[in-house]
Amino acid sequence: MRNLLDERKRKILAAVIDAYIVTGEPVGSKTIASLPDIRVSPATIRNDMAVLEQLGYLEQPHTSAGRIPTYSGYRLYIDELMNAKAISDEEKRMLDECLDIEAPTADALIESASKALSELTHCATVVRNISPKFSVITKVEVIPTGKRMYVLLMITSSGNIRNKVCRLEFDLTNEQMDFFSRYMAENLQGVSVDELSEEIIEKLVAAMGTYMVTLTPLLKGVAELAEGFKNTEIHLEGERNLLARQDISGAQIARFLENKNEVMKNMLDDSFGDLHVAFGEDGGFVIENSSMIVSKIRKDGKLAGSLGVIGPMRLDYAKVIPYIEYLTGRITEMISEEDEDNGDNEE
Amino acid sequence: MRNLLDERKRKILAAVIDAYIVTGEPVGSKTIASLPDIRVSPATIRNDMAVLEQLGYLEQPHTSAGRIPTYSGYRLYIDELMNAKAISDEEKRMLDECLDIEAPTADALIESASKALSELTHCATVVRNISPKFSVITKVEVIPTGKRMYVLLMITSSGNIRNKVCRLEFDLTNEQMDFFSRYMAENLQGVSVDELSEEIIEKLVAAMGTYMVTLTPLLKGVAELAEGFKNTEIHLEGERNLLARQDISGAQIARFLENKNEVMKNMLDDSFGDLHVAFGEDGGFVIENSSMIVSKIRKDGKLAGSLGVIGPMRLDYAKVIPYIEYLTGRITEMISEEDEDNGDNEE
DNA sequence: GTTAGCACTCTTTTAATTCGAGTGCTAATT
DNA sequence: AATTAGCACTCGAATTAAAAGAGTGCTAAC
Repeated sequence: MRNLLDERKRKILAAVIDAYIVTGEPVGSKTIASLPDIRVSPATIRNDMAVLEQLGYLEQPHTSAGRIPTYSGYRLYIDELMNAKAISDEEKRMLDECLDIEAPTADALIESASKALSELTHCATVVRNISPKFSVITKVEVIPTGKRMYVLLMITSSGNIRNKVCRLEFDLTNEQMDFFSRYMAENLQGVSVDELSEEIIEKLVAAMGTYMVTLTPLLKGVAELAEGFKNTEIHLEGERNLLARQDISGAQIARFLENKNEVMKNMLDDSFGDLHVAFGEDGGFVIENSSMIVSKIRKDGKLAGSLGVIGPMRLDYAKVIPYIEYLTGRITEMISEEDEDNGDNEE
Repeated sequence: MRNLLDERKRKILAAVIDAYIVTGEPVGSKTIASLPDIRVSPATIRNDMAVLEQLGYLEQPHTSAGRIPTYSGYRLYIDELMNAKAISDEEKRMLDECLDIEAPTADALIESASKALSELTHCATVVRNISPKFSVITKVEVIPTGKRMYVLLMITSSGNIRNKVCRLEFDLTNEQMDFFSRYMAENLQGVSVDELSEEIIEKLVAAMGTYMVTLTPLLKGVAELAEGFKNTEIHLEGERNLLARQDISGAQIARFLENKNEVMKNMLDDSFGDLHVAFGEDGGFVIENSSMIVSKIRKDGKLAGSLGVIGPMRLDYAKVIPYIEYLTGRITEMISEEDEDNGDNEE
């Protein structure tokens, strides 16, 4: 049996997808035949396209129309057929400029990349901030702000900070507050946010002795703060680029916004490589006519965050994918550099 | 000259708008004539409707269609014609339950109202949080979080808290940090966020003496934090209810999202009463086929915040407006109660 | 002042027709 | 054996025509 997908068929498939990405119209055999590096007649192309359709890479909207790519078609195109446009030095410079190297936290850095990507691709972008796995608690503080009102503060080594306003039943004495600060410093400082479980909190509550009654609500607050750190939220940038699209309904966008955390979780499954592309309903991604490209950001080999775009199926993958890869690559470099930096100087 | 808008015409106008709000279709004379409390023939109604059209309250999409309300028509309807459905005791109870009376800050309270309103009306709601005019700075702190990294913290008397991560050129000595804390406490504690201008900051910088060089960046950060408090952001709740609408384009929504701060500012102009309704492009409000209802929340008679909804022109005004008025009324009560509370106990 | 009657207007719907792009197949060509 | 020209065929899109229907404005009668 001969090779089902010889060089010419691959070329034709690539050409069909290239054309479809540009025009959005079904592509006919004539259009392909007129391309300079295709040297066969429309009839031959028709035969090949029929085969490509049987193999599931192309489909016809109706009997007498040209072909459009199927999901499998796009998949093959992205994996093997398209020739990714290498990033020029000039583009590199531009992308580097967009990255906020002065950013005080890794999260701010990744957000700047997200903004840049959104503007350059005219797509919405999604960011998953740097995972709390890599940060430990630096400080937990309680600050009185009014009658029976206290602000709880939790700061991590990565510079992230969260707060929560607590209303207590009683006012705290200075002594109680001092105890709390000391207690937190002794027991939580240096603890990974990731490790801070309910159990640890309960143990701490139990071991508080006479302070238990008054300070338990604060500990509850601490637990909530830690929880907040763990649930790294997904953030959407350039929402306008989604809203402006005519080919998707607002309801789809709304559904995506509500499920974006879970969608992102699916996209970051270990079984995928560092770059993963999903279409339409792949793995719970649900915006019709759309594709989502997500690249992982690693630190010490472990998943630390991610950056991606959501755009139409007809996306200029050959341009966008290199952009994403370059940006996430740079970020990965920068956040590991940072680490060295800290390591060198703190010891 | 006879009264241009006699009782019957007003009744007919109200009936047309009532019907249009329900069906969304142009309303004809027959439909109106069939209503129980209209005792005249279609022909009479046609005559009246022609007058109402000349007066600018109704219009015809085309020659042989029924009438639909114009902006002026809606305006008159809302101001004078509709019979606002009084809120039943049961509804009051339900609304009260939705309000988070345990909310630690006024902002959290108003957010809870916004959520409830969004769900009850199936519209998007907009909130403008409680103005910083009513809060003073309680605390400014700097907390080291890593090499040359510091978190600046600003807390206000209303329990609001903002932070900013600063990366400095040098590490601070304990002495420098102590000075900063003391300096901030002495000079900024009790200062209204509103009053904290560039000038004050500059004066503080100038008066810092030997600490000037090292601490100026922190002061800059303080200024930025204060700025952040002043620019009370507008927050949209129930965005899905906007997205799900078929009669507006995503581009319109995007434009609104980008301009929402300014739109809200226009809506809160002093020349309007406490409740203001804008249509389509009134005063810079730009979503087609939509109306925006905003009610002011006051404290000591001064504008403190606001709550509103954005829905279709065909909104059930008679139901929604009382809801908004009730909620903002309750909030107004609650935040002034709070004040008394504080006043009583702090003296 | 109100109303019945009616001609008129203009959109919506439906159907019929045409047009054209693109295909698949067959037979000829290389 | 692979490629290609030629051609009949399919099916959506665009065009046109006709009919239906809702609602009006006007006139004349009540």
